[in-house]
Amino acid sequence: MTATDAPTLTDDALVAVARALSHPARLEILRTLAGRGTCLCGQLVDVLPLAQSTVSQHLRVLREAGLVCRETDGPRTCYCLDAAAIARARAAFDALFDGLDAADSCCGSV
Amino acid sequence: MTATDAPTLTDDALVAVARALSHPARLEILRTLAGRGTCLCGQLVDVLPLAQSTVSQHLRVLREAGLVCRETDGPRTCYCLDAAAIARARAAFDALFDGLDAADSCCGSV
DNA sequence: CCGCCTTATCGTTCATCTACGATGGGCGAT
DNA sequence: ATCGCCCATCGTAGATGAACGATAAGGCGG
Repeated sequence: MTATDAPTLTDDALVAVARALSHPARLEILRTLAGRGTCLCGQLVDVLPLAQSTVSQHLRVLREAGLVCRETDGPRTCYCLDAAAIARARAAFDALFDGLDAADSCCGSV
Repeated sequence: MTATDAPTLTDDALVAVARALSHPARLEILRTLAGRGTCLCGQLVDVLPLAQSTVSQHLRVLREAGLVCRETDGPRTCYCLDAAAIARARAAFDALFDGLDAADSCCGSV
């Protein structure tokens, strides 16, 4: 986390991350990874009520969004969160919400 | 406003918000609303390279996610951000990322 | 009253997502 | 060498999303 890492993601990247977060199974995968620090694909399949191929596909989405990374460990694959990417994502959402907060809404919405 | 409003959104709501944020046009709409405070549908159509019906549909998605609200003003419709909902959404994302930060990843990811 | 302007909705088309089973490839064990 | 395990990918089917044009509803001005 040096000063060089971009404080905010590009818009496309933000959209990709938001999309990756927009499925309950993927949230569950992220939380499980956070809880265990690292997971084999099979463990995630065990936790989720989904077929192995479906879990693998969700993992691919998360990987392509940059939120998780995998590490081949012999015949198995170890997945884990990408802490730096997650920090960047959080910063990007924060920046987005900061920008949105700047306005005062017309509708009370208490 | 009572003690009943959850500080964090339910998981379904979080997914819905993430989904609403996962399209560039909808981000643009939110930012435009933030910049102007309030917008007629036509103004948004003017800003975006999309047909009126498409913009209206994006507005519907944002409305159903609870991020914006509309106010009928005679023959036109005024849209604006729902500041409270946005604050809730930000809190929910923050909580999510807090949970994810708890772990240390296996992959360096520098 | 009639037409105009503004917006929402309908219906359609094409693309993408989600889920599954089945197949294939890599590695360890027998 | 062969078998078995673990995982990724392929192919498919059904559902949803994104975009458009066309249409309808609602109120203002002439």
